[in-house]
Amino acid sequence: MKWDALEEEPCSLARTVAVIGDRWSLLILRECFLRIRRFDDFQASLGITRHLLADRLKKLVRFGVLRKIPYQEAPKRYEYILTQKGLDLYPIIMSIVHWGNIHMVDARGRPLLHEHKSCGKMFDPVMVCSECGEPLSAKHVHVHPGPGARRSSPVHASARERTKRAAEQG
Amino acid sequence: MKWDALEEEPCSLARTVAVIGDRWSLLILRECFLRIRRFDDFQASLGITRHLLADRLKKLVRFGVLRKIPYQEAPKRYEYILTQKGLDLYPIIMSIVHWGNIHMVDARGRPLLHEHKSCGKMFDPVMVCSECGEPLSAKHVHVHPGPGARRSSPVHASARERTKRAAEQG
DNA sequence: ACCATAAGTTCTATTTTAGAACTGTCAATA
DNA sequence: TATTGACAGTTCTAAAATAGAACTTATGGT
Repeated sequence: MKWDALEEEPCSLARTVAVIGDRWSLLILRECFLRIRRFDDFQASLGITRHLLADRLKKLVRFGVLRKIPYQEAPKRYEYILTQKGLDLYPIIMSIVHWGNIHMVDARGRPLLHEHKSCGKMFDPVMVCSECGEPLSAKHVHVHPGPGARRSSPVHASARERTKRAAEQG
Repeated sequence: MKWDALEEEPCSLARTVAVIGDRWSLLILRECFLRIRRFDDFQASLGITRHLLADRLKKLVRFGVLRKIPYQEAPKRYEYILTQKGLDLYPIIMSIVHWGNIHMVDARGRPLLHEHKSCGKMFDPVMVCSECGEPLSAKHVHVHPGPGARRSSPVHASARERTKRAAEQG
């Protein structure tokens, strides 16, 4: 599968992975949320090669996640700032950071703590249902095909189904 | 930067990216949450090459996200199922799907709808503060160094700071 | 004239991925 | 007995992506 093919998949996860599913894009976005805006600052704090950084910034601009804003005329210089579409990535970033906090920290503890200015406390992010407000777990969610589902998708026989069928016939 | 170096970074995001930050891992995990468990089923539904699939499954097992469970003795066959560590990735998956639902769908609409069995309604995931329950946005969060922060990190002068300093001196 | 800042671009070497074919084990079938 | 098919990989070569360093362009300061 080619990289570009992901954007066309009838799957919201695949399409998002087309935007952020590589080594560097998420790290660049982390820096954006930490108020980094300029080419050399991204490069210095990430250690990414300049080539890749230029490429990724271009991609994120193309997807409308970042916007180039001029801050100097001669020579023309730009800052990269998050659009609303980019700001909306915050729950993804936070859920990734939270999983790392729980499952990937070493003995020294968390690298960062997060304070919610609204209530003044250190917090963890919690994902809840928009309708009833209860915390979500995979077990309590059922998936339905939506209007954009793949047309006429005859449920492809799985290896397990084939095994079962063979066992029943034998 | 090498792939393995990410795991060592004092950053929960970088360490999580070391696990899920490539083209395929998130798509494999999507299939896991949709109850796919076997090699050939992953291969058929994703179109991933068998080589890469074997490699990624090995990696996810090594990180403790998936576990191999034998389901047949002769010949020995295994299913790949999510561990608790893997199930905890659900908020990441859901926030990615939700962003795609909002920002990446075409005219036909969402490929999938999600029903919360607990309350019976179609829902969207919402990320809230664990302490006050209010929805989170980047604007209302302040970041502090935690116990695992990079030791003696003298805040690296950014390009902007250098520019400002030069301007003040000039 | 010389150096520094800033944001890239270009180059080669290395690593990763795509795509297809091949291997090994066992069960059922002809 | 020989053949076929299921299943989970491994091996191979060609193509693509990435790393790492040097180079370019435009400008301002000493």
